[in-house]
Amino acid sequence: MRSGSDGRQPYLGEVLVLPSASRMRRGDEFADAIRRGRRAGRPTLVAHLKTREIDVPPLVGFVVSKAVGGAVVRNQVRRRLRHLMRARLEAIPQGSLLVVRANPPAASARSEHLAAELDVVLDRLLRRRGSEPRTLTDGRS
RNA sequence: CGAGUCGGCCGGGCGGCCGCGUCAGGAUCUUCGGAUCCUGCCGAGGAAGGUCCGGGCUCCACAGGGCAGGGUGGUCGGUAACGCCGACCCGGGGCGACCCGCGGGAAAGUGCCACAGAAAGCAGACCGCCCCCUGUUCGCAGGGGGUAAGGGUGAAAGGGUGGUGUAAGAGACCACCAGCGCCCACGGUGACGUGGGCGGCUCGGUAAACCCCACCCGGAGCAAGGUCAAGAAGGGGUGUUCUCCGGAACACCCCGCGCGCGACGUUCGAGGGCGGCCCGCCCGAGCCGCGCGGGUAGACCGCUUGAGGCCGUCGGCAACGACGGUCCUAGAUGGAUGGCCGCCGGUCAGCGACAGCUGAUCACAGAACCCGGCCUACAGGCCGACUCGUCCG
RNA sequence: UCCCGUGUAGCUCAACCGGCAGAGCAGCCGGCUGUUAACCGGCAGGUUAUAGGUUCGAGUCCUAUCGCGGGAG
Repeated sequence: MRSGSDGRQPYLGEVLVLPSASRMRRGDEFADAIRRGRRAGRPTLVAHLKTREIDVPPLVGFVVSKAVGGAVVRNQVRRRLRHLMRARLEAIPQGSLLVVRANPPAASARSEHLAAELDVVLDRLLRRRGSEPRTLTDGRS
């Protein structure tokens, strides 16, 4: 019901897109984005982006593993990332799948630091998209 | 004022902007399933945690008997129940308020008690002590017997002290004490306590070793389970009966993944069910076993009103119960309960003129079916009762 | 949600029925060699995960806690 993103409602991306509409929910979408999407990383987080040629709102998902910390810390990191992503949602192209994975240093990072690293990562992914889909082995392994 | 014991409670507050989830109302769109937007209410904890116990709830099972298995362990109460809680008893600790205790049985049986020691569970006798006999170089040696007071070992050596007694000794005998068993009286619901009498003189420890006794215990778990969709692990049709009209029971019929291997069987029974095993009972003709391949895992209900919270009165030492009033207070599902900022409040550091200023920081920790407990983590703070010591009145 | 296993020297593991905690590798010292490796001799290294308890005595038995690993749906 809520995942009825059949493109039936033509989405007019003018104002804020609610996170509920662009929330990634299915396991295959996560697997698709992580396995087949492009990747860019920083010490605190890693992002995977997979673009699709469908006219639906972009889907964003977060992965915070148990190595980051306890339940309280993981919730805090995920909520911060979600709020940060909300402001940057307009930059994501239609139909793409984005997964943001948090690394253990994200537990002790401040929000500004997380925001800066998220900007770097998104900028790297989106700029590369404009160019050529050549084999991309991003700098660090 | 100082030191301490016990119990209860809180665990940041206020405001602004922007968001998220459930529900309610409204608007727009709609392929009538729903989607989007606006407004409003509510939106993590004392431990939500560990998963150590006990229940509710759901499904499966339940003629009965026996044997295994697990748990609990002073008594009496409380409770839906408990391994929890309360009061009391016994033992131990503290000057005291108080605290701690897996606290049944070792004369039902079996096992074990290393090293040391003569001997570790039958009582016995290494060094000793004493008596008798023989020999004697008169120091003693050998043999037979009596002892357990003394020495030494050990965690533990078969009551302790004193006396009588004796060849030396010994509960052999006596007094007191400790301990055991039995009986009686009184108090107590009871564990038990107090007092008296009798007995033999004394009986090791270990049951968190096997075990015995008493009492208790079906299995799984909300990913339970149900409805719909889908589906090749089951589904459909017809008839009869019942019906709360949702459906249910019974009988009959039809269809029921592919390939390979194997076993048994069709009134002499394969196979299955009854928590495990046995007896026993029941169902019973292909719903058997193994391997490889193939298929599926979506939505909704369950889902939050409950052994519920608060206040008062009464009963009870208390745990708790009865009655009356009042309140409704999270329901997510890649998982909402948040992000940023201002003021105040703690804590720490620095400067200080002891008003204050500046900076840093905010304990443990996040519901997932729901309750009652236990245990564990926790910055800081508040309240009450009581004990001991000092000083003053 | 439910259920198992495990924790011993720096590492990998032993230790019977409760009775003095041990082996291999690694480490250090010495020897051998022109030097290193190998080899030979020796040495040190432990709160038996933590805290209580039972016992004369606990790595072992009991209870609780903590950590790690694994399994089922």
